[in-house]
Order: sequence, then structure tokens, then C-alpha cells
Amino acid sequence: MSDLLERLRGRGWRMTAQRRVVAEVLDGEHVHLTADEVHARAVGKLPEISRATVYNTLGELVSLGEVLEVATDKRAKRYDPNAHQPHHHLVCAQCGAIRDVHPVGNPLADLPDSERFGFSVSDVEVTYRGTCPNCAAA
Amino acid sequence: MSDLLERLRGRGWRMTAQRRVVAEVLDGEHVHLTADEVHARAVGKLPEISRATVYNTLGELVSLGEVLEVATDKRAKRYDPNAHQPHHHLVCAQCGAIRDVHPVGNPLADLPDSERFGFSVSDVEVTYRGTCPNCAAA
DNA sequence: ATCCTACAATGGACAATGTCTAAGTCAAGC
DNA sequence: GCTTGACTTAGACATTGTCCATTGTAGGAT
Repeated sequence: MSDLLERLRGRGWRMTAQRRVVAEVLDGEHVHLTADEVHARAVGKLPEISRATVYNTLGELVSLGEVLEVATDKRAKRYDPNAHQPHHHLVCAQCGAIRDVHPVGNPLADLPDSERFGFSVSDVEVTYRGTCPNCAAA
Repeated sequence: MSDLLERLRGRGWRMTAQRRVVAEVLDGEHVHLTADEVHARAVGKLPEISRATVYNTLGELVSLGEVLEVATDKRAKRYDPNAHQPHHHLVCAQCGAIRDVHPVGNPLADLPDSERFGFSVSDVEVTYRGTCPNCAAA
């Protein structure tokens, strides 16, 4: 995590309390938070931090490739701090819980040229959906 | 089209002008429209249709499995009328254009039991990202 | 053909999420 | 310790989606 702060400083980031707090929140829990959840936790550490700043900072982290945006199906985007190890997601259709998963094989290779329509394909995101043990029990 | 309307009637749907219009809009263009885009086109055919009705109808079509919700990464969900042939999506990161694609292989089989965490996995959605020919040219 | 009634549509308020701006603040280099 | 431009703030605004009370109507019953 100081890793993260180091990398950011190296990229010319001005280090402010707000940015540090956002980075800490993301790094602290390896869950997938929405922007407003990040904001709520950030307020816990730095009460006067504003929502706009959290949104801005998250956007910057995403452009820098330090954090991934995940669009599962909920309304809000979620932010995934685990950006440096490729992985995919398993989502509970009922409660929305998200787990990181690592399927075997390379889905990118499964898309033949004839199905690429002239796109240069750079990335693939796989979302498995199902029911988690908790919801299945209920 | 009439296929769709037939199926819906068979399922006990009450056939109203509004529902017919929404079905027509979805069936008419095999693109992936947002709810508000569907509404806009529906208004063209039936000016007094309300936004709530379009949202309701889309929700019903989704529960019936006639239409798929697609969460690519834009803010709004998109609706995919091509629900009866399994397929995935190729999205242009710049302009947001979406194409249906058919990768080879079965990604569901690529998720080993050890990576399922007790979930019963029922579905998988694959989103390829890249740059479309138009945006690459620009 | 007309009536009934449950189901559907309406519109407008509300909620959730995200974006923008103008003005104030501060980190970091000098 | 200054200065400066990047950063933050608060809140207005925009977009997307949901809810509810009221009104309308499709389709079966008569």
C-alpha cells in the first residue's frame, strides 16, 4: 500500500490528505466498494472530505490503472483495487456479493478474428452469475 | 415482432398499445438501447407513453427472459433483444459501440469448482473491450 | 354489445449516482 | 516563507431509475 502511494508520488501526484485516505480505504479492504461507500469510509478517517473529491480521485486512480472499475449490474460502478493481478468476478444475483475468481484458460483467445469486426481487442471482462451459499440457504 | 407478441400473449400478458410499442422498438433495431432511448423511440410511435411504463415493461420483458439487461460500463443499463441466442459483447472503449459476438468454447466450463466458493453458478457474461475501426481511424 | 374488474398506464415526486463550477486552500518547489 | 497552480469544497445540477396514488382499459363474463 505504501507501494501505491509511492507509485502515485512517482507519477507526479501531489500528495494530499484526501488522496491518501482514499488510497488507504481502497487498499484496506479487498472488497468491491461503490464510490459512495468509499466516500463513507473516507469520511470516517477525514470527516471534511467531499464527495466530489472522492469521485475525482477514484477517476484518477482508474486512469492511472491502479484501480479497476467494475460494472456488474448494480446501479453503481464498483472499484476494484486488485488491478495488478488479472481476475474476473463472481456475483450473487440476489445479494450482490462479489468474489474475485481466476478461471482457467484465456478468454481473449476464444474470440476468433472473424468475430472481431475490425476492432483491436485489448481486454476482456468475465462476470459469472449465480447464487451464493448464504442466499441459497435462505 | 409478432413472434414476440405471440409468446407474450401466450404467457398471459395483457396486450396494450404501450407494450406493443415497446416490443416493436426493441425488435425493430438490433442495437442495444438504454431505457431512455427506448422511451424516446416509443414516444415517436405513441406520444403519450410514460417513462414509468417503459421502465416497467422493460423490467417485465427481462423477467420473462425475452430481453437481456447488459451492464457494459456506461451509466445506463442497455437492453438486448437478442435473448434467445447466447452471445457476448464487444464494446468500443471510446465511442461505446456494442456488437454481439460469439466466442468459441464455454467460459462456464473454465471456472473450476475450487473457484466457485459454494456458489451455484448459472450464467456468465463476457465483455470484450477494444477500439472499433471508426475510432481507430480517427 | 355492454359491463366489471383486475391489471396496466400515467405523471410527478422522490431516490441514487454522478458531474460540474466558482471560490477558497494548500503541497511542493524556489 | 512565499508563490503558484493543482487540489478541495459545497452545493447546484444532470441523469437514471423507482414508487405511488390515481385514472384508464383489455378481455372475460353476462
